[in-house]
Amino acid sequence: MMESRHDRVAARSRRREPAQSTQRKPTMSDVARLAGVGTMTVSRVLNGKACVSAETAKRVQAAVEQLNYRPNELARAFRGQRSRSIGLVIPYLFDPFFANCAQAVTAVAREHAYSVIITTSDEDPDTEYAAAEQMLQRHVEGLVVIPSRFRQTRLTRALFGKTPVVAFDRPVLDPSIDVVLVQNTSGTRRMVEHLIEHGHRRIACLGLSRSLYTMNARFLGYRRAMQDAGFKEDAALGCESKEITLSILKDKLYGKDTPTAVITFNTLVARYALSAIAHLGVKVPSDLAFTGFDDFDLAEFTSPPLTVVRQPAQEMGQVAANLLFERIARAELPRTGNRIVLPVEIVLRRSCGCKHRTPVIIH
Amino acid sequence: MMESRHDRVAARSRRREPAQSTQRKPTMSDVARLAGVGTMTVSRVLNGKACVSAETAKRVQAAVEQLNYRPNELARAFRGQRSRSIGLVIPYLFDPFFANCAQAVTAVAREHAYSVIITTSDEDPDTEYAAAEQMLQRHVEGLVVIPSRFRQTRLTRALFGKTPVVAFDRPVLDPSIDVVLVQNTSGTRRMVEHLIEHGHRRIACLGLSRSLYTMNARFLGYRRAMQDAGFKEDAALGCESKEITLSILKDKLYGKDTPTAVITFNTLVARYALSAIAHLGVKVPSDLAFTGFDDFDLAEFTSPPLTVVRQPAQEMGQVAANLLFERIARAELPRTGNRIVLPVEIVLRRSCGCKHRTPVIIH
DNA sequence: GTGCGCAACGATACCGTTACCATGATAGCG
DNA sequence: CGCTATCATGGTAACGGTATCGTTGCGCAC
Repeated sequence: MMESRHDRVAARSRRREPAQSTQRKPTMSDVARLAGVGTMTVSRVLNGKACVSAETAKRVQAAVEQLNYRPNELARAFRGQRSRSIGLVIPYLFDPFFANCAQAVTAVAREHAYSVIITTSDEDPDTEYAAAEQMLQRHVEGLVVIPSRFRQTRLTRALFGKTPVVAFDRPVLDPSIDVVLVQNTSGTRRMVEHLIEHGHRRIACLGLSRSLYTMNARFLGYRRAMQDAGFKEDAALGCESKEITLSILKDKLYGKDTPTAVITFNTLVARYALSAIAHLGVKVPSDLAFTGFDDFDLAEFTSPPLTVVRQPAQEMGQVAANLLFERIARAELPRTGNRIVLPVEIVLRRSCGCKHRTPVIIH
Repeated sequence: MMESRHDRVAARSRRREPAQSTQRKPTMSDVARLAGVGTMTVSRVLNGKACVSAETAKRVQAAVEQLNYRPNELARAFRGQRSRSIGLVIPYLFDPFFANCAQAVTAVAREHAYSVIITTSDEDPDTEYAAAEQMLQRHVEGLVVIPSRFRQTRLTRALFGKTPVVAFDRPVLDPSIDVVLVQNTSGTRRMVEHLIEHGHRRIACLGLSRSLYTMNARFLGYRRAMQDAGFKEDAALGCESKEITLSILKDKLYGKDTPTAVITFNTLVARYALSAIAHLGVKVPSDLAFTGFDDFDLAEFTSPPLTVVRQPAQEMGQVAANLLFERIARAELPRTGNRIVLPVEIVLRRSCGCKHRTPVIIH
């Protein structure tokens, strides 16, 4: 048996000898051999550690160049218990709002020379959970997440162990996890108050299920403003498709107590509503004032230009990522989760009834 | 010295003994010990290999559950030479077109249970190169890339070695790399021909630098259509900002030979141009017919609704990713790069002068 | 001359997993 | 009854880096 082991070793050795000539990627010991030093010296040179003479370093550098050696990050991460990567879990990428968030996170990660592993959850708690688990198995050093359904999310401290996590745009149940949000409630409230100042009393809101945190928060802002003014609520929170939204709006506009103004709670629903309004031949803002939550690039060029609550998508991603890297750098105490709330702006264009030629922004 | 080594080993052993009680993640040997088997058996059970008795498998499963054991993907990838991850390099994420591409790629990767490492290149060849290199160091099994500047890109077969790569939206110089594109030239040409059918003779085009492949290809389509009709070209390919675009359009519209129609080569430039047109008080389409390349969600609701060439962003990402996974699965021969060109559609709304109530789509 | 500190470098173990053998047990067969 | 085929399982050696510790050589103080 000793025999066969020897044979194997010899075979292996023979296979590895002409490392650089074949396809195999050169390893540190190839470099070390060529430079006539030990692997530790190579490692030290590559990591810029002291205690290496200038001459030796030069020889190692030369060998690295000659072999076109690149360290194996997988091995490095594995050995060093530091993967230099973070995870990003996000519902969708085709919503420009989420895409902007993601862009900001990747930009911050690049500054830190970290890789980003990205997954879209499709707003599904199970997909989200699986994604988070896979990332943990890959030993990401931290996670940035836009959690899906608030009450159903399975993301907890217990799952993550000591891996830092930052949730943004929406919170998680676990209060020990950092959260970055925007002023959903007060933003919506101020928008509705603006409509009230225009003289509207019958204001409808259109959104998606309240099981989405942002929808609920925005609805609460709407409710608050309406209650304070003593007006009756008129909410439709099931605008899941263009067709449904059309039928909802048709009912509202052809029924009694027809609303004179409307607020949509995200860009998707705004699009559905706009489509319905065009189809029904309703004039904005004379027949119906129109406002939305979340600004988008072409809001200025719709007819009429849309008045919206603008939320700082990129800033939110940036703040969340920075928070994460802070926690990665300093694993110490503050176990209590931060809760950062970013301000929104009201962008007054003309769909609300304002006459401004150019947008007016209220902070 | 033998002494001290023994001490170390003993200390380590002591440290590891109460593995599950402390913070440390359980490893395969923890599971093996608890189940009273060897690590190989655990490995076999986890990978669903045969040659394990049902009863032993059950015991191992129980131990896995009890310790809440999850395999270390880093170690697995390192050992097995398969990282089960791919890289995605993309210019930006805040452009919805690119975001859609990215979404499609992540979706395909999820089907294959692969992770996606994402980087934005900001259209910078150096950033792009660094990103690709970092991903290779992480031993991704393949790369999907939207290359930046055509002529300046440093992405070559030599860099990638035997790691498969698929470029999409734009090609790379190296012809051995797979490419997925859309009909940039013929799409633009047909769009311009449509404007000509409307009776326009002086048609301007607005875009970015021809160093971007798509810009050049679209410009060539424009040129072809104009030449075939015997009309004079009127191109402005430096619309890098809102201000520049405004001054360009002002010059054109207040000069002689004022264009009666315009085509923009991407959504960004369309936005700049729309802004300028609004500022100058020009009426679309009566004063100036307006068309663009690349559709977007709210194109239907601008005033007037925009006529555009629609490119299949998601399909392109999907095709590219599928191509990559095919190459990953079968590393065999066809060394020659594929070149897939996806068809575009012309979406006729009203900015071109058409009177359609609802969009008409031409394939 | 002796002892000591320090710079430069190498040998070795180890990170957690799996490929590759080896082994023992059991069964089938002439 | 021996001999082989098969199954279930375990030991061991990698994968490619880095932490730890050890060794060597040299300068310097006493």
